[in-house]
Amino acid sequence: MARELLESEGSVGLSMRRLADRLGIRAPSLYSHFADKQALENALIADGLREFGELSLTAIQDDDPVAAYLVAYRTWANAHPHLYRLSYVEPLDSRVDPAAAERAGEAIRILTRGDQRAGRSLWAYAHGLSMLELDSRFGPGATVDDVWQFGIDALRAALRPQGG
Amino acid sequence: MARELLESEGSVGLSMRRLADRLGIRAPSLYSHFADKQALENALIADGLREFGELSLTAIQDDDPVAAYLVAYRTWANAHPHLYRLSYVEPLDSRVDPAAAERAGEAIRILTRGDQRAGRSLWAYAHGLSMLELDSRFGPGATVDDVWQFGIDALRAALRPQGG
DNA sequence: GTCTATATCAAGATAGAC
DNA sequence: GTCTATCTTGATATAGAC
Repeated sequence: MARELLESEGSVGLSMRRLADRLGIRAPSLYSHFADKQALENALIADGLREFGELSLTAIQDDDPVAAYLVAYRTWANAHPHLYRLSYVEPLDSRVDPAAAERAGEAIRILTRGDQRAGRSLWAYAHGLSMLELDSRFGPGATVDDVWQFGIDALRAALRPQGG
Repeated sequence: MARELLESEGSVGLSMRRLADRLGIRAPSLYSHFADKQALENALIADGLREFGELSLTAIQDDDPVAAYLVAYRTWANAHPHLYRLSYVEPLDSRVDPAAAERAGEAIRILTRGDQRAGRSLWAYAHGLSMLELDSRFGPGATVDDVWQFGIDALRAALRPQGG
């Protein structure tokens, strides 16, 4: 329910009062379930990280795992834009379940065979493109598909076993 | 003055009241200078975009323009983290001076010789890496320099005249 | 686990005088 | 261009009863 609210109204719309309204209870009652608002957000974030972790691990079972990973990443970000922002913009709160965060990064570690430098570059590209796309930074009506493809080609080349 | 406040306190710290305090006036007086808060932010953003535009145009006068551009981008983001976020996270308000936005993108257009696809990929990488670095997403004490270098190499290869 | 009542705070913005 | 006074809104969170 909190997730539906987040996705329909954005981060600013996710207030204790509005969430309580949707649940048909009063805001103070929420504090029986979550210590504070951050705890509520952390639960949402952890759920999302776990979900994306599963999704991306499935995606890289593909002939072209780099391309498949990036497509899965983009698809996730576009399907859950506000949850994506909540999860990836601003430092991660230290109380977010570490296992969830670990799960979200698993696919990229497999993909880059533990090369942290390559993994972080891949993540950065996916994150940057997702953010710019979500923020409509390429102008209205821009075709973003081929931008993703450009990076897919560049990164696949950089990640070739012999090259990386 | 607004910029100093933004950089020292972050976006949330940039309120009409706090800015007025710093200026030694009362908050309502600000509305003689700016129609609303968004107009104030837009002025800050336009200033930043122009500054980065000049800076990046100078940077690409280099033997290795791709590397120099990325270094300049990273340096700018790290030197003005809150202005960077204000300028590049969330859609750009339509009332921001278009000439400033155009100027900020000039260097990348030159660098990629007008190839929009390549230019947007380059921007996405720089943006993603900047954001993840500003948000401390690589963990405490992570070495980010070599991550940037990985992307520099990958993008330089992808942008070679014969390759792109 | 939920309620009412309330504390506390801070935000953007306007009216109208000087 | 600045002021005082004020409006309006909405947020997180706590105390204590049921």
